[in-house]
Amino acid sequence: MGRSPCCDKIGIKKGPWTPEEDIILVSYIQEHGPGNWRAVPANTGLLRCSKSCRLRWTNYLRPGIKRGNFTPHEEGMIIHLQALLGNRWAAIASYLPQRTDNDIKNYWNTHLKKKIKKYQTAIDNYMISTDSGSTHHDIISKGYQKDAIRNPDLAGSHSPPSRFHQSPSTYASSTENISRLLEGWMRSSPKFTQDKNQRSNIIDNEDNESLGDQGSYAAVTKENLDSLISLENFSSIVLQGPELAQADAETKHGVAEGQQQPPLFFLEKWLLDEASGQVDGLMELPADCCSNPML
DNA sequence: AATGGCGTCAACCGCAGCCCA
DNA sequence: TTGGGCTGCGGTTGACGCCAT
Repeated sequence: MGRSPCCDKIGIKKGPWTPEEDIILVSYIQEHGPGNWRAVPANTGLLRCSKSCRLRWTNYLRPGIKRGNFTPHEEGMIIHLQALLGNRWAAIASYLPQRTDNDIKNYWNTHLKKKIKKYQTAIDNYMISTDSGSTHHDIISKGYQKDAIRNPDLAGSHSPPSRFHQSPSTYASSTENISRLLEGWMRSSPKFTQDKNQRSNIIDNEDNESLGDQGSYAAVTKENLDSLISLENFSSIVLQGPELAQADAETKHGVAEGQQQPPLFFLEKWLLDEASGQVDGLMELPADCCSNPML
């Protein structure tokens, strides 16, 4: 539609907010509630545009915002969700209610992107240095078996590491939320518009308030979702991109016979171990791989 | 002590979509 | 149906602080 910027007016202040401005804005919102941002500058006398007021509130002043370091669990969630949803920071932020989309976006751009790049470099080195012929399933399975020694929760299962299980209730609810978010994403892909029969296995999303005005996401089956959310598909998404990962999900078992995949459990462990200062979980990596400063 | 490079993050910009007259 | 107003979102910028030289 092409509108002129809202902040072009003469006399509109830009740049960092002062504490005085913050107080004025917070006081006004405490009295009138957030919303109707157009009226905020007019009613408060703030020399800011409505957009600037809204951003200041949503990204900084809003109650319940958690600031400071991201926990390993938050990092894992962001990586996982970014792989699933792409750069839809608002959607990702809906799973981390204490973090703003701006925060997550900044953290991704300044920390996680580099981490993943370094991780992939390490994996490349690893793949070059080994001709074991192990499939990615083999490697991940070995990783789980090894994990099981240290974490009995994993024993006897071929399931994602404990981080994905440590808060079952929250993760389960996230799974359902993701299903709704994913539908909009997948609907754009012809592959996912074909099977109308799966509508019978639809997740009811009528009572979901958390999406705000993300739009109404029609359903995706739990089966598809479980497939998409599995760690194996996570690896496909991270390393191949969402399109291939979707293809993986559709073929149920993801990786084709003989197609060698990097060991994703390394990433899992690395994310967890780095924060706690433990690196012993990477002992299976060859020396040249472990010589990477990030590993 | 000065300064240049780099990383971080708050804030801005511009586009897209929704709502309503 | 159309177009203007408003809000949400993602990409980008720029100020600031830290660190190495």
